[in-house]
Amino acid sequence: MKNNSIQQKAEPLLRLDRFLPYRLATLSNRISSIIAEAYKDKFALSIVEWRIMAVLGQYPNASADEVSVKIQVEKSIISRALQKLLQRHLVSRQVDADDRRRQNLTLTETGMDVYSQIVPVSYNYEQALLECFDAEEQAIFDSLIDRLNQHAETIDISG
Amino acid sequence: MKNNSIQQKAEPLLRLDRFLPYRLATLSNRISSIIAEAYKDKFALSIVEWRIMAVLGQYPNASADEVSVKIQVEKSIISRALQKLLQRHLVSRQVDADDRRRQNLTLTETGMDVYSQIVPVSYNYEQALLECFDAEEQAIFDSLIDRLNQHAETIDISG
DNA sequence: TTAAATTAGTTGTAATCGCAACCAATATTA
DNA sequence: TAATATTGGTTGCGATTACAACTAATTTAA
Repeated sequence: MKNNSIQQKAEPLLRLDRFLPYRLATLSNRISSIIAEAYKDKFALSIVEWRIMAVLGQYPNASADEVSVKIQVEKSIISRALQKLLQRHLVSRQVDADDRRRQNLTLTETGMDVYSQIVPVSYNYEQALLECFDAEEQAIFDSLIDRLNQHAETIDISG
Repeated sequence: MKNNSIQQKAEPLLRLDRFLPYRLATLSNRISSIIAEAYKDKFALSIVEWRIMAVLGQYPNASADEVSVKIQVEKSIISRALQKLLQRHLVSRQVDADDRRRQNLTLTETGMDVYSQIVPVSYNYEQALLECFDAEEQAIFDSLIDRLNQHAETIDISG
């Protein structure tokens, strides 16, 4: 940089690279883009598509709306991602008998197959990430993340 | 959900909501969207626009390319975000005398003004987030995040 | 039991993104 | 010093996103 000394002045100064929201965002981006590439290369799935499948792996017969709430993604995005998954016959859907607005989603056999292949890849990646922590640190990190997440839910700075 | 029992079968199962990359992504999204709303409402700035200003607050005369590297955002996105900041006269630029490809960016007086207003808002938000940790936990969290980030940089699962 | 409100899901559309192609200036090297 | 490669930055464009409007089915309640 032309001037790479940290600016010192009366003005308040923010060190972006020490700012927690920024650090979490870049960390998460880094981690997600590595994994996104793997999903894309091997299975031609986007992160959202994969997450939908992951939810269906865990909760068969979930509806699009339930998936949307679970993974916190706009329902229009879910709808369009589902179109692709349906086209590829990774997911199937069936109008609910009791409520004909609702469509129950499940992994097809092919979908289950892909799912079974991705799960270990994901686990291995997670393990590789966590390698930099010992068991105790992992547990601490885990619980701190959970607490921060819960706490963030309650924060409102609009005032 | 229609079937909200966790599925038990021979297949490997992934609990998405315990999967670290996913948890970090949702945590970061949550935190960022709260702050994004504040920036947008009060200052009509997007996150990227604000981050550019934050870098320029810390490193006056950085180039677009340097900003791009620092905040890890595509240079086309930086370029377009800069157009808006230039239009609003929050940032100014000047062709470098030594290298006429390069344009040195600085916050204008107005830009500095906005910057000075945002910095405390950001700090307060960060503090509000960290309220859920005591001092020791904050330090631990801080260092674990840094270590994970460094470690993530070295990981490659393409094999 | 009809009218109004809610819910599940899709689609239109404008804005944004990400990649690659591109231009101009500089650096490299043959 | 002329040809080639690299660098800083912008732009074109297809894909993706976010919001709102919309359809159809169901629930609420008058």
